[in-house]
Amino acid sequence: MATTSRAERPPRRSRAERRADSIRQILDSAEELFAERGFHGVSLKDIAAHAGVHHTLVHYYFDDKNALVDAVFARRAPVSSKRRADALEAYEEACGGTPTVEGALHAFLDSDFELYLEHQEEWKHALALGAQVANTPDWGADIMEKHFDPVVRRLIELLKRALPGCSEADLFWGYHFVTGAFMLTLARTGRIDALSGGVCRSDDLLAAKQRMAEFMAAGFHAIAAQGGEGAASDRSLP
Amino acid sequence: MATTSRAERPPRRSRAERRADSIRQILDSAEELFAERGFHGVSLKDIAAHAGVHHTLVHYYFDDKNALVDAVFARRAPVSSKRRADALEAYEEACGGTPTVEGALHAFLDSDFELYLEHQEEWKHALALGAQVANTPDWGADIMEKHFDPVVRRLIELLKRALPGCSEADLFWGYHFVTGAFMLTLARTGRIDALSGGVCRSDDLLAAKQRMAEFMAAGFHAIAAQGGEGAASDRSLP
DNA sequence: ATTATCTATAGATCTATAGATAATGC
DNA sequence: ATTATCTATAGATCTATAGATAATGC
Repeated sequence: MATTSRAERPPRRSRAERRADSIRQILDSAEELFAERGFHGVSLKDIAAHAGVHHTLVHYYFDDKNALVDAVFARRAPVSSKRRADALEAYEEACGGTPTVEGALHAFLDSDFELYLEHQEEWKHALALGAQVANTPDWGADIMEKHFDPVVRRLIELLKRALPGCSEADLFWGYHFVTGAFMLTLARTGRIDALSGGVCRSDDLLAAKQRMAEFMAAGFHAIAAQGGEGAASDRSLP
Repeated sequence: MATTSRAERPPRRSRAERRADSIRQILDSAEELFAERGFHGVSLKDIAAHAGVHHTLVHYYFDDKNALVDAVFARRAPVSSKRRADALEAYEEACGGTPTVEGALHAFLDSDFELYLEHQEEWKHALALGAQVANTPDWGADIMEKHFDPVVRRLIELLKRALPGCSEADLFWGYHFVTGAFMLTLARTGRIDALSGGVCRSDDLLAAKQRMAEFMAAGFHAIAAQGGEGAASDRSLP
């Protein structure tokens, strides 16, 4: 409101603050655009324009496009994985030595759902990007392995204890089904909206959360009970 | 073996045959490369080089890149959908008016699994491309809707009859989980191979087929039984 | 003096098209 | 005569870098 002449306007942000700002805006824009269009569908210039910075700044702060996408992941994945590991650990203690499939899946899935439900603005693009990476063969197999496999292995160990008679192959295929359903959910493609004529919405992750763990737990019980029948193709292994 | 001078070599392929050959090779290459790297990850020049044709031929036969990917889909999707529709219809007759979730899912899923298991060379890239499109928000929502939604609606109708007490929202979310797991399976990203230390293989779709329908059917039963509990978020609808 | 940002540009690659050439088929 | 294929090229866009400028902070 007060008339502030341009020359007198005090510097509001320190050098370090401006640096951090630029970096954050580049990472935010990269996260959002990569999540929408994939790695190859976005140019560095698109990202710079979306971030409101000069396009050469992207190269000033990040070596190249690959380093940028790595940095985008490095900012989010450890937070998600840590919360998950904590949730699994808390459940492991709470269950008193007798874990259930339902309990393990709730701990594993709900911590990510809650990131969306409680911090939607901050996390919605990160989760969608994770989903896209998980489903893309060429880029991101390494990323998934590096950032997520350790905590997934912990889930599998819990499931093994909850289903002692279940074969390893059944456990891994069951996890595979879970992650496929989960990643499509986080991707929020909008298809369920059109298909259901508005009965369901892609961005209603509360509805997904309320169904997913129970749905998948029942699936595990079913293939564990089915037992040896599924072993036919396993015999082809050495 | 016989010495055939270049001038005398008889024309082996008619004009129409060569035309069809070129088109097929462009479509095959586009299908394979799009499936591996996504729409934006492949240039028309990459496709022409892979097909062994001059890069301008791609424009001669297809208007532009979008028309090419549409043509790739138009060649496969109706075949897959027709088989599925036939399988669902056959099951509907065979079940004698009392369909089960297991039966409907087997009919729906196994017809695509069998395309892979029985015609692997011809179909493996097409199925992986379908998977990639299904999981990508920006391109392909229309494609999925146009080519696949009619037969999906038929599946939903069957499931509704198999689970008369189940809410519409539960049915659509259940289908959503099925398609997420199914698409990740068809994508064959290789992640389950690394995660399981070789116990499971991405390309062992027989193993997936032997587990998926039973797993998912149990999931439907579980959320149908859970019933009203999941309805909390549905109340937000008009 | 240091460093965040911008100017200018190289060099590669991409989609697309106009027009020439060469092979088929009447 | 028709049409499949190739030559040549336009025009846009992309990643990346060298070097200049301008703002901060000592």
